[in-house]
Amino acid sequence: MDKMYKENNLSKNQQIIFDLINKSSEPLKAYTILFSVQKKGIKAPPQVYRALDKLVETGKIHKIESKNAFVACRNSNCEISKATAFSICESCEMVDEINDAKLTKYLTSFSDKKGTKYKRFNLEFFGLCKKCK
Amino acid sequence: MDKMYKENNLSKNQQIIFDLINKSSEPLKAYTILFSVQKKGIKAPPQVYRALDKLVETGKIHKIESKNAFVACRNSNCEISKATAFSICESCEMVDEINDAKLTKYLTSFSDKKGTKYKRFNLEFFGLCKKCK
DNA sequence: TTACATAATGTTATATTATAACAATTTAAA
DNA sequence: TTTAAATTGTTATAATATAACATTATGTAA
Ligand SMILES: [Zn+2]
Ligand SMILES: [Zn+2]
Ligand SMILES: [Zn+2]
Ligand SMILES: [Zn+2]
Repeated sequence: MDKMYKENNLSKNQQIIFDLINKSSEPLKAYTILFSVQKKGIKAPPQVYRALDKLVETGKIHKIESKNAFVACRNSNCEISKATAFSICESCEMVDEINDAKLTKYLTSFSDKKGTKYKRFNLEFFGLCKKCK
Repeated sequence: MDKMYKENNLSKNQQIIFDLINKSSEPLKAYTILFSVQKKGIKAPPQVYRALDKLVETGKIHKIESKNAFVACRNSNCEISKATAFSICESCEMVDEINDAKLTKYLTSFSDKKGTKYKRFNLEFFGLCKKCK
């Protein structure tokens, strides 16, 4: 069988699903993805969820927890999704990844009252985007 | 019919479900709650989800988005769940609400590169709790 | 090359989380 | 007391996610 899809580090299904999410201007849900890629031979939920899991693990995409939806990483710094922040419009579906060095530094070095530090965080801001204001 | 449950501002189902979550040392999932309150006459998912929605709306509980589970608010300041932060242990199921005035202030006043401010945020830190370290 | 281990895929079934829709009852308050 | 709003009860179903197992592809090292 052919195996020409491995010039980069993504497998066939991973690449198909990443391309779809990466082109999208909105967060995509797993079943929306599933319906979109059925013509490409990806027919069942586990195929989608496995690719999503791997892409999240490697930091190519992020899950927007409050929406159960996925966006491509727009931040070259967060390869492993250790420090993520998003702005989410409560009116339209828009989500933007926030890439703010000061914010990241502040939260990465944050320690709580017991002095505990954390190895990962996810921050979601909610409000109205420029268009919706 | 009796109506003696309304000394405070919670309805009967809301109070039953709040009490359960409030007593719990762990975040509770909706269907765990459902099974626990069936003896009290709450028999169907919508009854649970409606109570949860209301309790979240009024800030009595918070949803831990990464777990689809609910905890009682331990922070007298966040009546309406506008500014929430949690520490989540990746080993046991422990979740603590973080009540740090400086952090809250920093994030509440945060504005992104376009100068946009947000009216709400939710922050989840992940790491190992004291016990698991 | 061959053998082995690891990763990825395909497939069916099922588990888990959440909401729609509608009827009835309770509560607040005009 | 009558009206509106909130809450409850109920059945069905939608949406999200994983278990389990068989197969194929890929990378590595003898
Ligand atoms: Zn990113
Ligand atoms: Zn918007
Ligand atoms: Zn709180
Ligand atoms: Zn722990």
